[in-house]
Amino acid sequence: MAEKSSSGGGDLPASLEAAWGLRDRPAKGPKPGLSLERIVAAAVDVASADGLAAVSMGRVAQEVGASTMSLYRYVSAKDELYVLMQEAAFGPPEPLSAPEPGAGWREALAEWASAQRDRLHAHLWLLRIPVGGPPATPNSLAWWEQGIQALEGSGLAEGDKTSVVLLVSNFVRSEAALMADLAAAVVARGVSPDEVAASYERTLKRLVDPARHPGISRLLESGAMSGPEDPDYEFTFGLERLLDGVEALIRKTDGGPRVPADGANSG
Amino acid sequence: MAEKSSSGGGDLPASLEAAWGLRDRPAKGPKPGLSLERIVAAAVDVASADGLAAVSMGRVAQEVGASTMSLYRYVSAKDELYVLMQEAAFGPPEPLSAPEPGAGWREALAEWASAQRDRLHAHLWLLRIPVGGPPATPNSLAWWEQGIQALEGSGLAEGDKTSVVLLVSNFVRSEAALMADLAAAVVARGVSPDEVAASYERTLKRLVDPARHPGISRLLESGAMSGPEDPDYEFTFGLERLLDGVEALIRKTDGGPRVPADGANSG
DNA sequence: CCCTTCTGCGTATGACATACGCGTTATTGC
DNA sequence: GCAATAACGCGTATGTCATACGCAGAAGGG
Repeated sequence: MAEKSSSGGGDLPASLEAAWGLRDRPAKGPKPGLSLERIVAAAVDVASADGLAAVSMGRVAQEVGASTMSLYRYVSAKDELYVLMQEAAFGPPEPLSAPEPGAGWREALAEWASAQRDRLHAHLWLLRIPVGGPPATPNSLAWWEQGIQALEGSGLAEGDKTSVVLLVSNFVRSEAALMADLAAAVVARGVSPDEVAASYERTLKRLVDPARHPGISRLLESGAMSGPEDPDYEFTFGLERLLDGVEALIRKTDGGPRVPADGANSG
Repeated sequence: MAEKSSSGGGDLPASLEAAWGLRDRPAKGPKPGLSLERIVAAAVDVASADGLAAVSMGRVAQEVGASTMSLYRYVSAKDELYVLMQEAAFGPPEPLSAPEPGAGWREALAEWASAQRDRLHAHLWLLRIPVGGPPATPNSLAWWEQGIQALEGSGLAEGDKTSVVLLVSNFVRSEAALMADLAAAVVARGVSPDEVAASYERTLKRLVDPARHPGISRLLESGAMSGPEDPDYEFTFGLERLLDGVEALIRKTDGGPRVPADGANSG
């Protein structure tokens, strides 16, 4: 596992080096016929068209008009390609609309969450990429930063801001992953989303034992699953709960004395 | 994709049929030399020892003392094995300790979340298994049911109970996945967790531009990342926020008139 | 002008999931 | 009892994939 240190100082993981564009473009050999950008763009196209599973080194190479192995002159391993794809498809955040300090944190955070969700929905395959540790790519940092900005003036401690950002970000990913799975089921079965939902309800009705599962039975009988579900419902619901929870924390923090604000062991 | 309908009525997906034990054990041919249970147990052992990636049909077969292809007499595809592994490793929920109706929903839900988290931590590879649609296996339903039970008497609508359960469950998974990635990084680099954290902080300090990332810079300067992090911190923090959010919803619901909870889900 | 360094890429390796079919074994209908 | 039948275990084959290795040609640097 030798690290190629280039222009920077220490030893960044190879994929990070690539993501930050710190790669030494050596001036010695033949001119590269390809570029990282072209390769990543091709990979993103393949993923968008046929899903992440269709992204093989061979397929990407073909798409870009080169041989499989030539890609390895630009990318050290497939994982690195994944990181770059993620970075490219997610992109940098738009500037937040309302930077009012102190008051609008709730709207700002909601907007931030929605924007993140939009990116994920535009590229559902993003959710299939295994997460490789904490954020360290340019766009990841930019989104992180923007999340912290949204909480500026909320009175939260620095660490809590990041914890909140992490919490919301994870929520958005979870919800999007759920929708992605549902969408995958729809594609796989080749029927309409309503059909899939109805089929699921039917399956549940068969499997659920009213004695063993009174709660789920009540849910099924309540008809809450039968109506045409708003695809945004769970997102909106969850986000509101989350924001309410954050609001409670903020109230606790700047209302009371300067205490670590956990509440976990408050009794 | 022909479904093998067996004892039930309709057409369950093959993996579900297996998970519910509805497979017709035909009385015709030679006695099976293996059993689903043995195979799944072996697969779980492999995953626990060497990670999910080490679970190949060949490896499992070897572990169980049979040939690769013989496994396909018990399992229709690897995905089905995954479902069964999940089911086996996650297991059924313990009975909740305090079934006081109406009051103790917060403690009950917290206990439920912690129990779920414990299972995931005991088998971190569970988080690497791609989720295959909404829950429909016996243990999934049992956990779901228990989550609903925890909210019994909270006054929430049936649909909202499930939404809350989903929200909390997703949170637990997200947080556990984060820890799993961290643990994987620790194993991969062969150093201590503190070392990994310190290394991450160093990397961040190199990449973060104080002008472009004032919030993250402030975080780094605040030293919030330097201390020995309690591995439960993010879990406890997030769970408290979530529960506060649910509490707000409950107050809104049973305090006011019987209205759909808030302005978010007007559709 | 040659030597170093980088290029694209053909070939090879080793996993892996899984389709197919064969010989074998136990049960069932007669 | 006895064949017909249906499951069994499993060897073999196929196709896909990531990627190690090494070669031949190109482009600057001395």
